[in-house]
Amino acid sequence: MPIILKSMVTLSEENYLKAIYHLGKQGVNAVSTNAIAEKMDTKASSVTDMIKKLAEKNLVNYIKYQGVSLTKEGRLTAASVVRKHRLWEVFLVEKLQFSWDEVHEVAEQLEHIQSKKLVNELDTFLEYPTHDPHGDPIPDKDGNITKTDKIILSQLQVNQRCMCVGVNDSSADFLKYLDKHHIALGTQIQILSKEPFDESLTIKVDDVVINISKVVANNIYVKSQTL
Amino acid sequence: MPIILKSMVTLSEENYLKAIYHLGKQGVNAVSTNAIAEKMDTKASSVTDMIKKLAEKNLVNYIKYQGVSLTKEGRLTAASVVRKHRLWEVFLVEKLQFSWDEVHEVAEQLEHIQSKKLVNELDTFLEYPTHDPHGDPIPDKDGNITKTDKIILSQLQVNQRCMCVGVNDSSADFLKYLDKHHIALGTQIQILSKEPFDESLTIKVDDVVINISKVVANNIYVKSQTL
DNA sequence: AATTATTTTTAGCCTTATCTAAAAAAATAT
DNA sequence: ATATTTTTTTAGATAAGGCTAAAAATAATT
Repeated sequence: MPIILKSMVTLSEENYLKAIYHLGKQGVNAVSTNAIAEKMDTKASSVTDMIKKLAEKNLVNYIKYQGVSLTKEGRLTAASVVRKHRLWEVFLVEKLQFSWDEVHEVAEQLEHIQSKKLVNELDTFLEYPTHDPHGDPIPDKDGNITKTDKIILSQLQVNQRCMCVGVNDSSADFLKYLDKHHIALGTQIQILSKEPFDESLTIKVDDVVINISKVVANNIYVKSQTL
Repeated sequence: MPIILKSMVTLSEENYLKAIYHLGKQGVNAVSTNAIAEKMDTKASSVTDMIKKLAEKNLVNYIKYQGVSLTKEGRLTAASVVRKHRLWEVFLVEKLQFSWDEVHEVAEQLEHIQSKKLVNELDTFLEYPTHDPHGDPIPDKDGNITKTDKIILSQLQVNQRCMCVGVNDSSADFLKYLDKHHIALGTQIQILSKEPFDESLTIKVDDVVINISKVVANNIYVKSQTL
């Protein structure tokens, strides 16, 4: 029986796998070199180099000029990194006094800590959370996520009620905007009217009426309360 | 007024500073290249290269062929890494279910996470611990440690009573040995006799009489109970 | 004091991950 | 169908951190 050594994955490789994982979840079959380069804020030539290395390690399927997709092993590795990232985000918000716009940068570092026991114990300590502070699902040990049926706020009809369950943009600027208007996970929102010209929405948040742009409405995930 | 940019210190540089910090605490003025190489499990030539870089950044004082010592800035950087290492060790033992022989490896990774807020909040969350699970002192924000008067168990006289307050060797093997004999921080120990031939000790630990070698006795720190 | 041994430094090479510039392939437009 | 644009890959360079082997400096011995 051959000894299978789980090949070492470097920090940089983990980041590439994570980028491909996120880009691939948009229902795309193969992810393009340029898309990865843009996401990673690097050059296409660097991406090609790394892709070759990942293909060599059987973490991605790669055909020249045709983009990449994750192998089963690559997907599991990426999911493990995402799992750690989101668990740490929960830790930072729930146990330390971080707000949801402060966690990303630190979680980007913590997600690379290697220790199975650490992840398992952290999961237990946090009482097995299923979602991170932005409403994103936390993959389980096998990389599976229970996807919830969330829709984009801008797709709701006038007069519908809903609850905020996530955000599509987790940038600090956007999250601070939401804080300013008292929109958080669990907040009740009602669509009062939609402006035909710019598709901005007038909504009611906790009895306060505010106006939000289409861009904002496109980045808030909600669960419809009435159908 | 000039803007002072706190120069970036890489992970590798942090590890070298930490090694010099620990080696320098033995009352030695300058730390030798070979000593660093041995501690870091690397070659002397690599150490020389790194030392030059650290000297360039004003983190160490370096005179060719005469070893290195930390500058004020270098010592503060090293102390900050040690502070993080020991705080994380407390976290792992107190909050997650790690035992004291399991924390080192993970803390070696966690000590490099960069976030002032994280360290401060962790410190608060842990209720400002002063010592790590091995009894080593945790430097404060300014790198200061309150040194306690501990002595090595082997230096006690026969019949003296004492309390275990730390260990000199934090290897997993040694810590497991202590676990096996129910010696932990706070454990009461009484010296019953000392064998002249090999300087082994017969001691009483919680009403159990055991024999420990000189090597073991040299690696247990205690606080004398009677004088 | 001169020789030997040890320590430290230098010089040159390797790997990883990045870059720029140029070449090749694929996609798009005329 | 050919020409043009865009995307992707290749080739060659660079910086960080490490190595080996050789040279230089210091320490130890006779």
